[in-house]
Amino acid sequence: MEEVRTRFPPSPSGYLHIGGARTAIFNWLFAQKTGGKLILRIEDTDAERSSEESIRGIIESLKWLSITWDEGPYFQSQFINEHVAAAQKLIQLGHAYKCFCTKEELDKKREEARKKKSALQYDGTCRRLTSEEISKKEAAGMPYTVRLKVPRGKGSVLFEDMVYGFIEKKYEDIEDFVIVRSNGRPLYVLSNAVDDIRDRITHVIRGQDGLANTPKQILIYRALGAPIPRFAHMSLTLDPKKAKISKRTHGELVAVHFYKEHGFLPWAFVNYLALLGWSTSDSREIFSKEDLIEAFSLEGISRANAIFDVRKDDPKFFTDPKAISINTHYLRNLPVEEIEPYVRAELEKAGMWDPDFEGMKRDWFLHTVDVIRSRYHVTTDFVTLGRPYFSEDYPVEPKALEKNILKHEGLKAWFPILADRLEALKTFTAEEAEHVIREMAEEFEIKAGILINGIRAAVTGLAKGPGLFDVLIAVGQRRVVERLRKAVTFF
RNA sequence: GGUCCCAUCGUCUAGCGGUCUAGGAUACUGGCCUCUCACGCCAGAGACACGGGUUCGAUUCCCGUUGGGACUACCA
Repeated sequence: MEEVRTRFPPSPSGYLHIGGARTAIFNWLFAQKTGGKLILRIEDTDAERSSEESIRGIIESLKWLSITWDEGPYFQSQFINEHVAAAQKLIQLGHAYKCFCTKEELDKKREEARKKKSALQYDGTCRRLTSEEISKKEAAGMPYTVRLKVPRGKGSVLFEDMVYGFIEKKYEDIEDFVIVRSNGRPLYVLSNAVDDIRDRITHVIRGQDGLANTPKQILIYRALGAPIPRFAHMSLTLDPKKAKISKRTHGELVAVHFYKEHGFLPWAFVNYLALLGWSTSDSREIFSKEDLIEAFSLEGISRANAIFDVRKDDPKFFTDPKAISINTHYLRNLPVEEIEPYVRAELEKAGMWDPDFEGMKRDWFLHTVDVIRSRYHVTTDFVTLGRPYFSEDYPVEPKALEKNILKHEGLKAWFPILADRLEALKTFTAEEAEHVIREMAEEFEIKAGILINGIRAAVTGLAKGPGLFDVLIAVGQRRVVERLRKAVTFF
């Protein structure tokens, strides 16, 4: 059996956005699943819009997602000669012709067609040129484009898309489209097909926006006498207003790096993206890398477009709630060691990393991460909500201060006593601490909750968090005592 | 305008003629748990766009309508 070869061909005109990432992921999954290869090809022929920086960004994002490719990156711009040569071959073969119509003439014709409300196709003027006429125009130095000679008559292009099924397009609905500009530079339809032929791509997996262009490309393959690859078009990703997501209107919110910066675990993000427009019949949603590759199949791709439920300015969700929930799932359920590097990266970025966290304090560090992550959604929470555990410089929430400390004046007297008693503990365990605190509540005839919530606020500055006794262990005896003593200054 | 594609809860989706009083997830609401907030557990609300066929029977097949999307460039 022939080896499967897929490709991801981003054009480097900006960052990698979620639509592109999804395309890359599906190509990668299919290659992995079939034991095939993924080729990375940078389609940088539009020099105006391409940039080195963009290429770096895209590659960085792919690496972050841990999408690996087997060949490339190749650069389309290095093969322009091949594209032009292919066009020349097509002219020689009689499958393409030179068109001397000017842009102005074409625009005029198109405008007229628009007025008459008829299809605005090229009328084939230059297709009918005699060789003498062509030579004359060429001799006169007239610029020309190259158009593919689409078969005329009753037939049609028929192909079976692996997602959408049989697609048929009549020849009469396909115009003699341009494949080379008048300045001699090839067009995307041509370059892309020629590159895919050279790279021996067997499966073209791309967005549904390529569906309408597929018949044209098939015509190019045929004219060039090249084997036609299998096509699989995937539904598009739309925004909540059903508009195609774009860098322009959504900015960073649709950029892969945005999710890296906002505390997403890369695999969680891949998992979420895989679920946008793809599913299994058992509706499973959480997949390890191995499971996902195992479960993946093109049949599971849905034909209807999916909405990326981004919520701009939503106070509760900074992005699609489902994406967050999947991230939360991984953040809380993965072995702590696996999220350790991500937490470390956040702490380092915030200047809160202590080398001892990977040395003598590692057990404490892992345990603390394990305790506090149960309430977190993104890794950045470790440096915001997690501050009191890793730093002495943490804010006190006004609400926590108000509700859990100031509201109970007795705490002013109780905090120092608690500090003394906790300090006196020889073995500082959750059980011992709980015993001390509950006993004291009984002694002073108050609800334990008053002490517990007060201590939480005093020790972490927060009104919410893990069970207090776990918090005490994580913060540690010395710091707990210190913070309790300092808390009297709040009153 | 032309061509093509699509249409199940707010969102992601299962469903491939009877198993559907339509399942899961997420989000939402209520309850339990409880030292707070989560988690977890239980419960609730929430969808087959519409109209015709075909069929003994349509969410499922066909046609139309409506709605949405893509393509239609000497952009990639």
